[in-house]
Amino acid sequence: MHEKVRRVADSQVPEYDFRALQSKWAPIWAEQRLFDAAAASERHPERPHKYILDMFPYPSGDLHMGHAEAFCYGDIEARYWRHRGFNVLHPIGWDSFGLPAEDAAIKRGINPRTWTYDNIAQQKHSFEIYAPSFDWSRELHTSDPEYYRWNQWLFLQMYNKGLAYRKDSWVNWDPVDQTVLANEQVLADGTSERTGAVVEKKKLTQWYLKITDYADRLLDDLDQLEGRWPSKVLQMQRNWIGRSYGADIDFAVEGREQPITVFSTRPDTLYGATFLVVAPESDLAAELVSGASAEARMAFQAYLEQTQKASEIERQSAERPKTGVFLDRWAINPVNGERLPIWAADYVLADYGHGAVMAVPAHDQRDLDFARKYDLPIRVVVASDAADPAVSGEAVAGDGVLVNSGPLDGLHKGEAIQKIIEVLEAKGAGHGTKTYRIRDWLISRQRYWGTPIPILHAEDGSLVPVPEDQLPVLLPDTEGLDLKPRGSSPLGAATEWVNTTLPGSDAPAKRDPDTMDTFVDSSWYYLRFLSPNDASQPFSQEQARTWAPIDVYVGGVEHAILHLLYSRFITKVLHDLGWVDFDEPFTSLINQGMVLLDGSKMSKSKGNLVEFASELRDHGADALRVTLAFAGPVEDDIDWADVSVQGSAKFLARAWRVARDVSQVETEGALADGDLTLRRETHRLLADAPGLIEATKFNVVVARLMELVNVARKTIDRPDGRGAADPAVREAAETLALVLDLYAPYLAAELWQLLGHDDAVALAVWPEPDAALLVEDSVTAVVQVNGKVRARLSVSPQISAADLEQAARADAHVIASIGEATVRKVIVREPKLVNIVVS
RNA sequence: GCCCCCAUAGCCCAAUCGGCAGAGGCAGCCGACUUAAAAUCGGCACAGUGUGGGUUCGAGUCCCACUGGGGGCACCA
Repeated sequence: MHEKVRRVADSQVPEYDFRALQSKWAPIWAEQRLFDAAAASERHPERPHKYILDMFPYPSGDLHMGHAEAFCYGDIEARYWRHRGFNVLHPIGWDSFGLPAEDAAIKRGINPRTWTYDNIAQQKHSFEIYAPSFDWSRELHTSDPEYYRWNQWLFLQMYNKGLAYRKDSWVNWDPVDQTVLANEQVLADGTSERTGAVVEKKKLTQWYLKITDYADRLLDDLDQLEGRWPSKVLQMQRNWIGRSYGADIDFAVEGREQPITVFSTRPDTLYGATFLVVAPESDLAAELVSGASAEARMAFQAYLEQTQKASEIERQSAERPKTGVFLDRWAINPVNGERLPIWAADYVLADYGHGAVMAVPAHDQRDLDFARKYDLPIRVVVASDAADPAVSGEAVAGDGVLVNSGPLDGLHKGEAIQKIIEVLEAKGAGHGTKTYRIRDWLISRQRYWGTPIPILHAEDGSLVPVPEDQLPVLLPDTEGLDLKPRGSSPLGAATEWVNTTLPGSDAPAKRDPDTMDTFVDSSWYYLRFLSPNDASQPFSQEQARTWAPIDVYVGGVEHAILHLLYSRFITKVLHDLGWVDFDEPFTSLINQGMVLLDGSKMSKSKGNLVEFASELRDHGADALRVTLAFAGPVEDDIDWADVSVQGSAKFLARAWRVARDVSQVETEGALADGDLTLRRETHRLLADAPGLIEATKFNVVVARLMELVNVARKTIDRPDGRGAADPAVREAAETLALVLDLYAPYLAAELWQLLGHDDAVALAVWPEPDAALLVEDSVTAVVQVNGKVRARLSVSPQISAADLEQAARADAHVIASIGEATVRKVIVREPKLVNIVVS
């Protein structure tokens, strides 16, 4: 009879239903605007501030699982810091300029703006369900004139400082997108990061930002990010900047006024130099050979053509046999006056160092390969036990004592380098210096959907910046424009737009037809979030002092040397311009791993796709977020085949039932009389979770939540207890709601309400754990004999070392283990361990 | 070639300062409920930490070498 009544009662209470919760809470949240940072700051100006940011999405289609993961982690941080009593800024916007929009527009004959903003609407809708705790009042679009006018402003500040400039150079050309690319956008195999096409080299005049001026600071300041950024990213940036120390050495050239300067990391081997090599496509090579014999000129011309036919990929292969031509010119070694032949060879790169090297074949493998092929002299100047390089074909690159080197004889590498630099400086023939792998950032693009470069070209060819009060230079309408890429900017064809006059005069001028790399847009967007509607300046410096720099930045490792390097650079520029008082934008960085399926990257063409939209529809935001957070360490890849969204949903349902059970009874008695085991569990979670979250061990906190639910369930079901009426169960349920808010905001809100709260759980304050509940009554002490566990004693956590040792030695098992042996040493680590060393 | 990271149950993963290898989950097995199944609930089992050395009273944790996997840079003078 009793059984029957209960079953009827149960069936009247709805089961956990994520769809019902989502449709109940989403509109409430939209109304409440709980996460408005300005409002929070006004309510509690005394509170400390945290700026939590996810890399803003590029709106190509809907959100995908990678977004789901990153935004899950970012939201855990944002929600966590709010609970910890911080005012949190957690904005969202759209990286809405870029080539995919243009390509889609060309394919479908629609405006790139239409395509982009349709996608934004779709992603926004997904976000509304996924429910990250964004401050939507700060939403921005980089493709809005009110945003990109400040790109143009930034460009002009840099132009005025000489940090934005034009030069004619060999550039990376993407034959598919028909535009130039930055070095950072070319992959190690010589293909385009975006299109996968083999990148070509073209000589073009383009706009650059002078990131090389900041190379030292960009490299050295990485040290302050140690431990806060993934070490992988730090290493990648260090490699990319690639600083080498060495010396510039001037070689006089016969029949030429100017010397040739070469850079060498081994100036100590200068006495071993037997020839010079210049890059064939360099201006220097062309100039040198123009003063040579007709024969040499013809040979060089043929070689140059042959070189240029070789693709960049072929050229970069170290395996390739060395080739080159003698230029019929001679240089003079500044320290011993020797005549050195000058060659051109394509193993020397035009755009690294000075595009010329001194060849020391005995001590550099590349030079040795070349010397052996063309029968050039090889002279050993560093003594070693190794075989003669001329015979073995193996260059001897290491440290050693210098020989055949005049004043350097007998010195080691380090001393010799110092000495030779002194010698060169005294002669005015060189100096110690450093050089970098990183090149200036090529920012002009021959495409439509980006920020116009605010420069006018006067008829005489001079460059005139657009006055700041005339910004923004608006993109012309696409009406009548053919956006198809053909190697020059489509803006150039917008006649009315291109043709203008110089400021304050009738003199005709043409607008620069190129647009900026979209990485310019994203290099400072985090600052625009501070005052997104400010029409008078790029961002509020006052707001920057309150919120910036970013405390936690979340995004994919694919930006390790693109966005993250550019953004660091621009931040330093803004620092130098007096706009911000910090010079690193991202205090800490979380790189989420990838979401894989069956061990490989998901892709539509491979048919191994987990769709964000369908996961969201089938399992809901909470279960999806719990699954992503629980899958493992944040930086590890998640294989969707290894996780269980159903498992997460099961956990959420168990959590819900605990709160439901509490809500159906009156809580009885004082909290202090509540079930002690459960209370300890609750307070341990409150005590441990902050450290775990701050160490980004989000998965461990989920495990702890599961444990709390399990213990709460057991407490309710225990036949000798008060069931759900036990105040410890209510306490556990409330704690559950609070901590679950980091992972499952819908369920957390529902639990909080079920437990009788009218306020928002998202703004609830993290309670202090009760210290008395964190200490155990007794702990298990392990007694080892020679490292092997022989006994376990239950002792007080406050036990003294002497008491513990005494108890250990009194134990029968321990006495038996020691037997006749002599006790050599006793290690006591009260209250948990005793190790008795016997012989 | 140079540099970096990782390796713990069948699987995903935990393990403050070096101190009992196991928190959590997936899959599995047994049981309860059910006419049955699903769901739910209860329970069970499973590794000695990639290999070999070293330091230490004691090593998953520190050091060295190796193997396997992942990543970065690379004709950068």
